[in-house]
Amino acid sequence: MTAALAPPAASAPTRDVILDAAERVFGQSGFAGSSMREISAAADVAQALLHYHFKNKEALYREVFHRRAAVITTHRRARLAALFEGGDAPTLEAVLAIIATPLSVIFADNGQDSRFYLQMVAEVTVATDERSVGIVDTFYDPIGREMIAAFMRVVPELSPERAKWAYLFAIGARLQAHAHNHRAARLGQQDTNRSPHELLVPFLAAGVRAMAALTDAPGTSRMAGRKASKH
Amino acid sequence: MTAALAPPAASAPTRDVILDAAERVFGQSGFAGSSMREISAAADVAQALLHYHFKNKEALYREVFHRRAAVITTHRRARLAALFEGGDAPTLEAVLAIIATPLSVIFADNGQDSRFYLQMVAEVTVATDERSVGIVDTFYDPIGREMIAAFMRVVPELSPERAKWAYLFAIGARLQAHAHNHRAARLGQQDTNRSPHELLVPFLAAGVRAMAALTDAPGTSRMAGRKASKH
DNA sequence: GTCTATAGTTCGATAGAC
DNA sequence: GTCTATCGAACTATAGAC
Repeated sequence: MTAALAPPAASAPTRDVILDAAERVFGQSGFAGSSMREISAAADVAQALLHYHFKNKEALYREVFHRRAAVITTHRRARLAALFEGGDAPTLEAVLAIIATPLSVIFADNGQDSRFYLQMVAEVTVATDERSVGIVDTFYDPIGREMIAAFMRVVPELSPERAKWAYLFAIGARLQAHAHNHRAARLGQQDTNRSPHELLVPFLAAGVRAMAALTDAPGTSRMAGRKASKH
Repeated sequence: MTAALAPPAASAPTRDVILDAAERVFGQSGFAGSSMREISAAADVAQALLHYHFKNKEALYREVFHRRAAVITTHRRARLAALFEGGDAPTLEAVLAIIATPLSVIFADNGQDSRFYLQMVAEVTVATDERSVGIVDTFYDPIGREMIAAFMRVVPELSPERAKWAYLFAIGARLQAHAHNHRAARLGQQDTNRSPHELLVPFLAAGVRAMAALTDAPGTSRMAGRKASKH
Protein backbone atom coordinates (compact mmCIF):
# COMPACT_ATOMS: atom_id res chain seq x y z
CA MET A 1 0.00 0.00 0.00
CA THR A 2 2.08 2.89 -1.13
CA ALA A 3 0.71 6.30 -0.42
CA ALA A 4 0.85 7.07 -4.10
CA LEU A 5 -2.05 4.73 -4.72
CA ALA A 6 -4.45 6.22 -2.20
CA PRO A 7 -8.05 5.69 -3.23
CA PRO A 8 -9.30 8.79 -5.04
CA ALA A 9 -6.22 10.99 -5.19
CA ALA A 10 -7.85 13.33 -2.71
CA SER A 11 -6.44 13.91 0.74
CA ALA A 12 -7.82 10.84 2.42
CA PRO A 13 -6.36 11.48 5.88
CA THR A 14 -8.13 14.78 6.44
CA ARG A 15 -11.35 13.39 5.13
CA ASP A 16 -11.16 10.56 7.61
CA VAL A 17 -10.24 12.86 10.45
CA ILE A 18 -13.41 14.80 9.75
CA LEU A 19 -15.48 11.65 9.43
CA ASP A 20 -14.12 10.33 12.71
CA ALA A 21 -15.00 13.55 14.49
CA ALA A 22 -18.42 13.68 12.86
CA GLU A 23 -19.12 10.13 13.96
CA ARG A 24 -18.22 10.97 17.52
CA VAL A 25 -20.31 14.14 17.65
CA PHE A 26 -23.30 12.80 15.71
CA GLY A 27 -23.27 9.67 17.83
CA GLN A 28 -23.38 11.63 21.03
CA SER A 29 -25.86 14.34 20.09
CA GLY A 30 -27.77 13.11 17.09
CA PHE A 31 -28.10 14.86 13.74
CA ALA A 32 -30.09 17.91 14.79
CA GLY A 33 -28.29 18.18 18.10
CA SER A 34 -24.87 18.42 16.47
CA SER A 35 -23.44 21.50 14.82
CA MET A 36 -20.88 21.81 12.08
CA ARG A 37 -18.93 24.08 14.39
CA GLU A 38 -18.72 21.40 17.04
CA ILE A 39 -17.61 18.80 14.53
CA SER A 40 -14.95 21.07 13.07
CA ALA A 41 -13.66 21.76 16.57
CA ALA A 42 -13.59 18.04 17.34
CA ALA A 43 -11.67 17.43 14.13
CA ASP A 44 -9.44 20.44 14.82
CA VAL A 45 -9.96 21.91 11.36
CA ALA A 46 -11.71 24.99 10.07
CA GLN A 47 -15.43 24.75 9.68
CA ALA A 48 -15.22 25.64 6.02
CA LEU A 49 -13.18 22.52 5.43
CA LEU A 50 -16.19 20.40 6.24
CA HIS A 51 -18.06 22.05 3.42
CA TYR A 52 -15.14 21.65 1.09
CA HIS A 53 -14.91 17.89 1.59
CA PHE A 54 -18.63 17.31 1.96
CA LYS A 55 -21.41 19.27 0.42
CA ASN A 56 -23.33 20.05 3.58
CA LYS A 57 -24.30 18.73 6.98
CA GLU A 58 -26.64 16.05 5.69
CA ALA A 59 -24.13 14.81 3.12
CA LEU A 60 -21.51 14.53 5.86
CA TYR A 61 -23.98 12.62 7.98
CA ARG A 62 -24.73 10.21 5.17
CA GLU A 63 -21.05 9.76 4.41
CA VAL A 64 -20.41 8.55 7.95
CA PHE A 65 -23.01 5.86 7.36
CA HIS A 66 -21.62 5.06 3.95
CA ARG A 67 -18.11 4.49 5.22
CA ARG A 68 -19.15 2.05 7.93
CA ALA A 69 -22.16 0.39 6.36
CA ALA A 70 -20.24 -0.62 3.27
CA VAL A 71 -17.84 -2.62 5.42
CA ILE A 72 -20.56 -4.05 7.62
CA THR A 73 -22.72 -5.18 4.73
CA THR A 74 -19.78 -6.81 3.01
CA HIS A 75 -18.86 -8.60 6.20
CA ARG A 76 -22.37 -9.89 6.82
CA ARG A 77 -22.86 -10.89 3.23
CA ALA A 78 -19.64 -12.89 3.27
CA ARG A 79 -20.57 -14.69 6.45
CA LEU A 80 -24.02 -15.47 5.13
CA ALA A 81 -22.52 -16.87 1.95
CA ALA A 82 -20.02 -18.93 3.91
CA LEU A 83 -22.83 -20.38 5.98
CA PHE A 84 -24.89 -21.46 3.03
CA GLU A 85 -22.20 -22.56 0.65
CA GLY A 86 -21.54 -25.70 2.65
CA GLY A 87 -23.58 -28.78 1.99
CA ASP A 88 -25.56 -28.91 5.21
CA ALA A 89 -28.01 -26.33 6.47
CA PRO A 90 -26.67 -23.86 9.01
CA THR A 91 -28.37 -23.32 12.32
CA LEU A 92 -30.55 -20.38 13.22
CA GLU A 93 -28.02 -19.52 15.87
CA ALA A 94 -25.31 -19.16 13.25
CA VAL A 95 -27.42 -16.69 11.28
CA LEU A 96 -28.33 -14.70 14.37
CA ALA A 97 -24.69 -14.60 15.42
CA ILE A 98 -23.99 -12.55 12.30
CA ILE A 99 -26.39 -9.85 13.45
CA ALA A 100 -25.13 -10.01 17.00
CA THR A 101 -21.47 -9.69 16.04
CA PRO A 102 -20.05 -6.58 17.72
CA LEU A 103 -18.74 -3.93 15.40
CA SER A 104 -15.45 -4.07 17.26
CA VAL A 105 -14.95 -7.51 15.71
CA ILE A 106 -15.71 -6.29 12.21
CA PHE A 107 -13.51 -3.24 12.48
CA ALA A 108 -10.91 -4.86 14.71
CA ASP A 109 -10.86 -1.97 17.14
CA ASN A 110 -11.31 -1.96 20.87
CA GLY A 111 -14.93 -0.96 20.60
CA GLN A 112 -14.31 2.71 21.28
CA ASP A 113 -14.22 3.70 17.66
CA SER A 114 -17.37 2.00 16.49
CA ARG A 115 -19.35 2.73 19.60
CA PHE A 116 -20.61 6.10 18.51
CA TYR A 117 -21.46 4.83 15.10
CA LEU A 118 -23.83 2.29 16.62
CA GLN A 119 -25.49 5.20 18.40
CA MET A 120 -26.05 6.79 15.01
CA VAL A 121 -27.53 3.55 13.73
CA ALA A 122 -29.85 3.42 16.71
CA GLU A 123 -31.03 6.95 16.05
CA VAL A 124 -31.97 6.43 12.42
CA THR A 125 -33.42 3.00 13.15
CA VAL A 126 -36.05 4.21 15.58
CA ALA A 127 -36.67 7.59 13.97
CA THR A 128 -39.30 8.13 11.31
CA ASP A 129 -38.26 11.40 9.70
CA GLU A 130 -37.40 11.42 6.03
CA ARG A 131 -33.67 11.70 6.49
CA SER A 132 -33.50 8.74 8.84
CA VAL A 133 -35.79 6.57 6.77
CA GLY A 134 -33.76 7.34 3.68
CA ILE A 135 -30.53 6.29 5.35
CA VAL A 136 -31.94 3.02 6.59
CA ASP A 137 -33.41 2.32 3.18
CA THR A 138 -30.13 3.01 1.45
CA PHE A 139 -27.66 1.36 3.77
CA TYR A 140 -29.48 -1.29 5.75
CA ASP A 141 -32.52 -2.47 3.82
CA PRO A 142 -30.60 -4.62 1.32
CA ILE A 143 -28.72 -6.64 3.93
CA GLY A 144 -31.86 -6.72 6.03
CA ARG A 145 -33.76 -8.45 3.27
CA GLU A 146 -30.99 -10.99 2.93
CA MET A 147 -31.07 -11.67 6.64
CA ILE A 148 -34.82 -12.18 6.54
CA ALA A 149 -34.42 -14.60 3.65
CA ALA A 150 -31.77 -16.45 5.63
CA PHE A 151 -34.15 -16.75 8.58
CA MET A 152 -36.67 -18.45 6.34
CA ARG A 153 -34.10 -20.83 4.97
CA VAL A 154 -32.94 -22.06 8.36
CA VAL A 155 -36.46 -22.09 9.83
CA PRO A 156 -38.70 -23.15 6.95
CA GLU A 157 -41.86 -22.93 9.02
CA LEU A 158 -41.34 -19.18 9.40
CA SER A 159 -43.66 -17.11 7.23
CA PRO A 160 -42.23 -14.07 5.44
CA GLU A 161 -44.29 -11.84 7.68
CA ARG A 162 -42.94 -13.39 10.84
CA ALA A 163 -39.41 -13.51 9.51
CA LYS A 164 -39.64 -9.76 9.02
CA TRP A 165 -40.77 -9.24 12.60
CA ALA A 166 -38.09 -11.58 13.84
CA TYR A 167 -35.50 -9.41 12.14
CA LEU A 168 -36.96 -6.22 13.57
CA PHE A 169 -37.15 -7.67 17.07
CA ALA A 170 -33.55 -8.80 16.77
CA ILE A 171 -32.34 -5.39 15.63
CA GLY A 172 -34.30 -3.68 18.37
CA ALA A 173 -32.96 -5.92 21.10
CA ARG A 174 -29.41 -5.53 19.84
CA LEU A 175 -29.53 -1.75 19.67
CA GLN A 176 -31.17 -1.45 23.04
CA ALA A 177 -28.51 -3.63 24.59
CA HIS A 178 -25.84 -1.43 23.06
CA ALA A 179 -27.49 1.78 24.23
CA HIS A 180 -27.61 0.42 27.75
CA ASN A 181 -23.96 -0.52 27.68
CA HIS A 182 -22.97 2.78 26.16
CA ARG A 183 -25.01 4.63 28.72
CA ALA A 184 -23.49 2.71 31.59
CA ALA A 185 -20.02 3.38 30.26
CA ARG A 186 -20.77 7.06 29.85
CA LEU A 187 -21.97 7.30 33.43
CA GLY A 188 -18.81 5.61 34.57
CA GLN A 189 -20.68 2.71 36.07
CA GLN A 190 -18.67 -0.43 36.09
CA ASP A 191 -20.32 -3.06 34.02
CA THR A 192 -20.56 -6.11 36.20
CA ASN A 193 -21.08 -8.30 33.20
CA ARG A 194 -19.74 -8.49 29.73
CA SER A 195 -21.82 -7.37 26.82
CA PRO A 196 -24.82 -9.62 26.41
CA HIS A 197 -23.82 -11.14 23.10
CA GLU A 198 -23.78 -14.59 24.59
CA LEU A 199 -27.31 -14.02 25.85
CA LEU A 200 -28.64 -12.31 22.77
CA VAL A 201 -28.27 -15.19 20.33
CA PRO A 202 -29.98 -17.87 22.46
CA PHE A 203 -32.67 -15.36 23.39
CA LEU A 204 -33.42 -14.49 19.80
CA ALA A 205 -33.17 -18.08 18.57
CA ALA A 206 -35.74 -19.30 21.05
CA GLY A 207 -38.00 -16.38 20.20
CA VAL A 208 -37.82 -16.99 16.48
CA ARG A 209 -38.55 -20.68 16.89
CA ALA A 210 -41.51 -19.88 19.11
CA MET A 211 -42.90 -17.56 16.46
CA ALA A 212 -42.49 -20.23 13.83
CA ALA A 213 -44.33 -22.74 15.99
CA LEU A 214 -47.25 -20.42 16.70
CA THR A 215 -50.57 -21.41 15.29
CA ASP A 216 -52.36 -18.61 13.54
CA ALA A 217 -55.04 -18.00 16.14
CA PRO A 218 -54.31 -14.77 17.96
CA GLY A 219 -55.14 -14.44 21.60
CA THR A 220 -55.74 -18.13 22.07
CA SER A 221 -52.25 -18.83 23.23
CA ARG A 222 -53.73 -19.92 26.54
CA MET A 223 -50.65 -21.81 27.62
CA ALA A 224 -48.65 -21.97 24.43
CA GLY A 225 -47.40 -25.46 24.95
CA ARG A 226 -43.83 -25.94 25.90
CA LYS A 227 -43.51 -28.94 23.65
CA ALA A 228 -40.19 -29.40 22.09
CA SER A 229 -38.09 -26.60 20.99
CA LYS A 230 -36.30 -28.81 18.58
CA HIS A 231 -33.13 -26.84 19.16
CA MET B 1 -67.29 16.20 36.51
CA THR B 2 -68.33 19.80 36.45
CA ALA B 3 -66.03 22.20 34.73
CA ALA B 4 -65.80 24.22 37.90
CA LEU B 5 -63.64 21.58 39.51
CA ALA B 6 -60.91 21.45 36.92
CA PRO B 7 -57.62 20.20 38.38
CA PRO B 8 -55.36 23.06 39.37
CA ALA B 9 -57.45 26.17 38.72
CA ALA B 10 -55.08 27.06 35.92
CA SER B 11 -56.21 27.07 32.35
CA ALA B 12 -55.88 23.37 31.74
CA PRO B 13 -57.22 23.33 28.18
CA THR B 14 -54.53 25.60 26.74
CA ARG B 15 -51.83 23.75 28.59
CA ASP B 16 -53.00 20.50 27.10
CA VAL B 17 -53.31 21.98 23.64
CA ILE B 18 -49.67 22.97 23.87
CA LEU B 19 -48.65 19.59 25.25
CA ASP B 20 -50.52 17.82 22.47
CA ALA B 21 -48.78 19.90 19.84
CA ALA B 22 -45.42 19.46 21.51
CA GLU B 23 -45.89 15.72 21.59
CA ARG B 24 -46.66 15.65 17.89
CA VAL B 25 -43.71 17.82 16.90
CA PHE B 26 -41.19 16.30 19.31
CA GLY B 27 -42.28 12.83 18.24
CA GLN B 28 -41.74 13.58 14.60
CA SER B 29 -38.50 15.55 14.79
CA GLY B 30 -36.92 14.76 18.13
CA PHE B 31 -35.92 17.26 20.78
CA ALA B 32 -33.13 19.07 18.94
CA GLY B 33 -34.94 18.86 15.61
CA SER B 34 -38.03 20.63 16.93
CA SER B 35 -38.35 24.36 17.48
CA MET B 36 -40.54 26.26 19.87
CA ARG B 37 -41.84 28.20 16.88
CA GLU B 38 -42.98 25.04 15.17
CA ILE B 39 -44.69 23.80 18.31
CA SER B 40 -46.47 27.11 18.86
CA ALA B 41 -47.65 27.05 15.27
CA ALA B 42 -48.91 23.48 15.67
CA ALA B 43 -50.76 24.51 18.81
CA ASP B 44 -51.97 27.71 17.13
CA VAL B 45 -50.85 29.92 19.99
CA ALA B 46 -48.17 32.57 20.34
CA GLN B 47 -44.69 31.34 20.95
CA ALA B 48 -44.42 33.34 24.14
CA LEU B 49 -47.28 31.33 25.57
CA LEU B 50 -45.11 28.25 25.60
CA HIS B 51 -42.67 30.03 27.85
CA TYR B 52 -45.43 31.28 30.06
CA HIS B 53 -46.86 27.82 30.73
CA PHE B 54 -43.54 26.03 30.73
CA LYS B 55 -40.20 27.41 31.73
CA ASN B 56 -38.30 26.55 28.59
CA LYS B 57 -37.96 24.01 25.83
CA GLU B 58 -36.52 21.27 27.99
CA ALA B 59 -39.15 21.72 30.69
CA LEU B 60 -41.86 21.43 28.04
CA TYR B 61 -40.21 18.29 26.74
CA ARG B 62 -40.10 16.74 30.18
CA GLU B 63 -43.69 17.71 30.87
CA VAL B 64 -44.84 15.73 27.85
CA PHE B 65 -43.18 12.69 29.36
CA HIS B 66 -44.58 13.44 32.78
CA ARG B 67 -48.16 13.62 31.57
CA ARG B 68 -48.05 10.26 29.80
CA ALA B 69 -45.63 8.32 31.95
CA ALA B 70 -47.64 8.95 35.09
CA VAL B 71 -50.62 7.22 33.54
CA ILE B 72 -48.58 4.41 32.02
CA THR B 73 -46.73 3.62 35.22
CA THR B 74 -49.96 3.58 37.22
CA HIS B 75 -51.51 1.27 34.68
CA ARG B 76 -48.61 -1.15 34.67
CA ARG B 77 -48.29 -1.12 38.42
CA ALA B 78 -51.96 -1.94 38.82
CA ARG B 79 -51.78 -4.80 36.40
CA LEU B 80 -48.67 -6.18 38.06
CA ALA B 81 -50.37 -6.00 41.44
CA ALA B 82 -53.47 -7.70 40.09
CA LEU B 83 -51.35 -10.50 38.70
CA PHE B 84 -49.59 -11.20 41.95
CA GLU B 85 -52.36 -10.63 44.40
CA GLY B 86 -54.04 -13.87 43.41
CA GLY B 87 -52.99 -17.06 45.08
CA ASP B 88 -51.31 -18.76 42.17
CA ALA B 89 -48.28 -17.59 40.30
CA PRO B 90 -48.94 -15.73 37.05
CA THR B 91 -47.32 -16.80 33.81
CA LEU B 92 -44.38 -15.09 32.20
CA GLU B 93 -46.67 -14.34 29.28
CA ALA B 94 -48.98 -12.38 31.53
CA VAL B 95 -46.12 -10.20 32.75
CA LEU B 96 -44.79 -9.63 29.25
CA ALA B 97 -48.28 -8.73 28.05
CA ILE B 98 -48.15 -5.71 30.34
CA ILE B 99 -45.10 -4.38 28.55
CA ALA B 100 -46.54 -5.22 25.15
CA THR B 101 -49.86 -3.53 25.79
CA PRO B 102 -50.34 -0.80 23.18
CA LEU B 103 -50.65 2.72 24.51
CA SER B 104 -53.92 3.02 22.62
CA VAL B 105 -55.37 0.56 25.11
CA ILE B 106 -54.10 2.47 28.13
CA PHE B 107 -55.27 5.83 26.81
CA ALA B 108 -58.35 4.47 25.05
CA ASP B 109 -57.63 6.36 21.87
CA ASN B 110 -57.38 5.13 18.33
CA GLY B 111 -53.62 4.97 18.48
CA GLN B 112 -53.09 8.26 16.66
CA ASP B 113 -52.68 10.30 19.80
CA SER B 114 -50.19 8.15 21.59
CA ARG B 115 -48.20 7.25 18.50
CA PHE B 116 -45.93 10.24 18.59
CA TYR B 117 -45.35 9.85 22.26
CA LEU B 118 -43.97 6.39 21.70
CA GLN B 119 -41.58 7.95 19.20
CA MET B 120 -40.39 10.24 21.95
CA VAL B 121 -39.92 7.26 24.24
CA ALA B 122 -37.92 5.51 21.55
CA GLU B 123 -35.67 8.53 21.15
CA VAL B 124 -34.76 8.88 24.82
CA THR B 125 -34.48 5.13 25.24
CA VAL B 126 -31.72 4.65 22.68
CA ALA B 127 -30.01 8.00 23.21
CA THR B 128 -27.21 8.49 25.71
CA ASP B 129 -27.11 12.27 26.18
CA GLU B 130 -27.73 13.67 29.61
CA ARG B 131 -31.22 14.94 28.91
CA SER B 132 -32.41 11.59 27.58
CA VAL B 133 -30.80 9.57 30.33
CA GLY B 134 -32.35 11.82 32.93
CA ILE B 135 -35.81 11.38 31.50
CA VAL B 136 -35.54 7.61 31.39
CA ASP B 137 -34.19 7.56 34.92
CA THR B 138 -37.01 9.73 36.21
CA PHE B 139 -39.99 8.29 34.39
CA TYR B 140 -39.16 4.73 33.40
CA ASP B 141 -36.55 3.33 35.73
CA PRO B 142 -38.90 2.74 38.68
CA ILE B 143 -41.44 0.70 36.74
CA GLY B 144 -38.58 -0.97 34.90
CA ARG B 145 -37.17 -2.27 38.15
CA GLU B 146 -40.56 -3.62 39.14
CA MET B 147 -40.88 -5.38 35.82
CA ILE B 148 -37.47 -6.96 36.23
CA ALA B 149 -38.46 -8.13 39.70
CA ALA B 150 -41.64 -9.60 38.26
CA PHE B 151 -39.62 -11.50 35.68
CA MET B 152 -37.65 -13.12 38.44
CA ARG B 153 -40.77 -14.04 40.36
CA VAL B 154 -42.41 -15.83 37.46
CA VAL B 155 -39.14 -17.40 36.24
CA PRO B 156 -37.22 -18.16 39.42
CA GLU B 157 -34.25 -19.58 37.52
CA LEU B 158 -33.59 -16.16 36.00
CA SER B 159 -30.64 -14.36 37.54
CA PRO B 160 -30.96 -10.61 38.22
CA GLU B 161 -28.42 -9.94 35.52
CA ARG B 162 -30.35 -11.89 32.93
CA ALA B 163 -33.66 -10.49 34.04
CA LYS B 164 -32.27 -7.04 33.37
CA TRP B 165 -31.21 -8.02 29.88
CA ALA B 166 -34.56 -9.67 29.29
CA TYR B 167 -36.27 -6.41 30.11
CA LEU B 168 -33.95 -4.41 27.86
CA PHE B 169 -34.40 -6.86 24.98
CA ALA B 170 -38.16 -6.65 25.43
CA ILE B 171 -38.19 -2.87 25.40
CA GLY B 172 -35.94 -2.78 22.38
CA ALA B 173 -38.05 -5.21 20.40
CA ARG B 174 -41.24 -3.39 21.29
CA LEU B 175 -39.95 0.03 20.32
CA GLN B 176 -38.46 -1.24 17.10
CA ALA B 177 -41.75 -2.84 16.16
CA HIS B 178 -43.51 0.44 16.81
CA ALA B 179 -41.03 2.44 14.81
CA HIS B 180 -41.50 0.12 11.86
CA ASN B 181 -45.26 0.42 12.05
CA HIS B 182 -45.10 4.16 12.44
CA ARG B 183 -42.72 4.42 9.54
CA ALA B 184 -44.92 2.27 7.33
CA ALA B 185 -47.94 4.34 8.23
CA ARG B 186 -46.10 7.56 7.51
CA LEU B 187 -45.07 6.31 4.11
CA GLY B 188 -48.67 5.43 3.38
CA GLN B 189 -47.87 1.77 2.98
CA GLN B 190 -50.75 -0.41 3.83
CA ASP B 191 -49.93 -2.67 6.67
CA THR B 192 -50.66 -6.15 5.49
CA ASN B 193 -50.61 -7.45 9.02
CA ARG B 194 -51.84 -6.35 12.34
CA SER B 195 -49.48 -4.94 14.86
CA PRO B 196 -47.16 -7.61 16.10
CA HIS B 197 -48.39 -7.69 19.66
CA GLU B 198 -49.59 -11.25 19.29
CA LEU B 199 -46.14 -12.20 18.08
CA LEU B 200 -44.19 -10.13 20.55
CA VAL B 201 -45.33 -11.87 23.72
CA PRO B 202 -44.63 -15.46 22.62
CA PHE B 203 -41.35 -14.31 21.09
CA LEU B 204 -40.19 -12.68 24.28
CA ALA B 205 -41.48 -15.45 26.53
CA ALA B 206 -39.55 -18.11 24.66
CA GLY B 207 -36.44 -15.92 24.69
CA VAL B 208 -36.62 -15.29 28.41
CA ARG B 209 -37.12 -18.98 29.16
CA ALA B 210 -34.18 -19.85 26.97
CA MET B 211 -31.99 -17.39 28.85
CA ALA B 212 -33.08 -18.85 32.15
CA ALA B 213 -32.28 -22.34 30.95
CA LEU B 214 -28.80 -21.40 29.74
CA THR B 215 -25.93 -22.86 31.62
CA ASP B 216 -23.31 -20.29 32.42
CA ALA B 217 -22.44 -18.62 29.20
CA PRO B 218 -19.81 -20.48 27.21
CA GLY B 219 -16.33 -19.20 27.79
CA THR B 220 -17.28 -16.62 30.38
CA SER B 221 -16.87 -18.53 33.59
CA ARG B 222 -13.24 -17.67 33.69
CA MET B 223 -13.84 -13.95 33.84
CA ALA B 224 -16.35 -14.04 36.63
CA GLY B 225 -15.50 -12.62 39.98
CA ARG B 226 -12.19 -11.07 39.22
CA LYS B 227 -11.25 -7.95 41.04
CA ALA B 228 -12.01 -4.50 39.81
CA SER B 229 -11.03 -4.01 36.22
CA LYS B 230 -8.18 -1.57 35.82
CA HIS B 231 -9.97 -0.23 32.78
C1' DG C 1 -6.51 22.17 0.68
C1' DT C 2 -6.95 25.03 4.35
C1' DC C 3 -7.76 29.13 6.42
C1' DT C 4 -10.44 33.72 8.20
C1' DA C 5 -14.34 36.40 7.91
C1' DT C 6 -19.00 37.02 7.32
C1' DA C 7 -23.51 36.87 5.04
C1' DG C 8 -28.09 35.34 5.89
C1' DT C 9 -31.15 32.65 8.60
C1' DT C 10 -33.28 30.64 12.52
C1' DC C 11 -33.37 29.82 17.17
C1' DG C 12 -34.76 30.30 22.47
C1' DA C 13 -36.18 33.52 25.44
C1' DT C 14 -37.93 38.01 27.15
C1' DA C 15 -40.26 42.74 27.41
C1' DG C 16 -44.30 44.92 27.60
C1' DA C 17 -49.12 46.11 25.79
C1' DC C 18 -53.79 44.50 26.48
C1' DG D 1 -53.51 34.54 29.93
C1' DT D 2 -52.42 35.82 25.52
C1' DC D 3 -50.54 38.60 22.29
C1' DT D 4 -46.77 41.36 19.18
C1' DA D 5 -42.22 42.69 18.72
C1' DT D 6 -37.58 42.00 19.24
C1' DC D 7 -32.93 41.00 21.28
C1' DG D 8 -28.83 38.37 21.27
C1' DA D 9 -26.90 34.10 20.29
C1' DA D 10 -26.12 30.20 17.45
C1' DC D 11 -26.50 28.07 13.26
C1' DT D 12 -25.32 26.58 7.97
C1' DA D 13 -23.12 27.87 4.19
C1' DT D 14 -20.24 30.74 1.22
C1' DA D 15 -16.63 34.22 -0.37
C1' DG D 16 -12.12 34.96 -0.96
C1' DA D 17 -7.08 35.22 0.64
C1' DC D 18 -3.12 32.17 0.81
